[in-house]
Amino acid sequence: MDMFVIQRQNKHSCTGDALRRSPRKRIKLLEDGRMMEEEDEEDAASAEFSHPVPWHKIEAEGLDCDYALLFPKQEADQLLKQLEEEIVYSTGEEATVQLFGKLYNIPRKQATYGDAGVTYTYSGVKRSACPWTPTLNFIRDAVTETTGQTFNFVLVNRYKDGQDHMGEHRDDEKELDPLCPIASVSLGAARDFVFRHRDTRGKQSLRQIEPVKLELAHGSLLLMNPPTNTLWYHGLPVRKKVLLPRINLTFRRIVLDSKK
DNA sequence: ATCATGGCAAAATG
DNA sequence: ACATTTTGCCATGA
Repeated sequence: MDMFVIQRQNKHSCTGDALRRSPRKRIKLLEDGRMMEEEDEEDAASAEFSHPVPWHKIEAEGLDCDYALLFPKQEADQLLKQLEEEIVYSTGEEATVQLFGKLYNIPRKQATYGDAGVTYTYSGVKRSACPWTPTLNFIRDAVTETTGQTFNFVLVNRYKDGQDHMGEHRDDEKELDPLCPIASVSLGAARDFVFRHRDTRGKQSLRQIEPVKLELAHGSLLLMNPPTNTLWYHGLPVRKKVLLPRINLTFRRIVLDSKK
């Protein structure tokens, strides 16, 4: 049985000054189903002294991640429910991949949202992102407030159960800002998540570096800091015992292509 | 022994 | 020029 070890953040070296306290806000659900944010009274007064997010630092050779619970369960439940109503996933050709001459359905559902004018390339086709939905916008703001990073794009992956998965890969598209961390928000069923160093893959790997495995919880935020994303692959393996859906949001910064 | 899981190979595309 | 993508098959282990 594999161990899923996460080191406790050293409180004296709070990762960074980039990382901030948890947004002390609550989601208020209006009668008509809309949401609004509500500041915690105590926040303004004791901002400097409020509890920092209990970040966990995850480190290995060339790997640098920060993990924290961003949303408490009740909020996370609410956000998941809203996303299940809002998100429109790709269908048809956009939901398939061709390899070895055959067409396969991608073993998950995908959608992309972002700022107006942001385009991304997926399997050779340039597309523009859908405009932010209220819930995505809310979550993006929460991530920005907590990390100090801004994002103009999000890839939504929905795994209907433990059969849905994603093979090991890197998010190293050229259009991504290589200096910007990728922020991964998880909602729904907890899933195992595996990092593997690029030099340990394949037949006779030149190096022996242990994979880094963790479980991504409901309401969690995983920050993948450079150069993690170039040196390490990550994947979401099949877990047949998982029966409930998970939605993952990976917030990125896409470099606006200079207009021609 | 059954089942879940991990590792690997299959080639067309950009 | 070279990395990528998923399924399926097989070995391993609980």
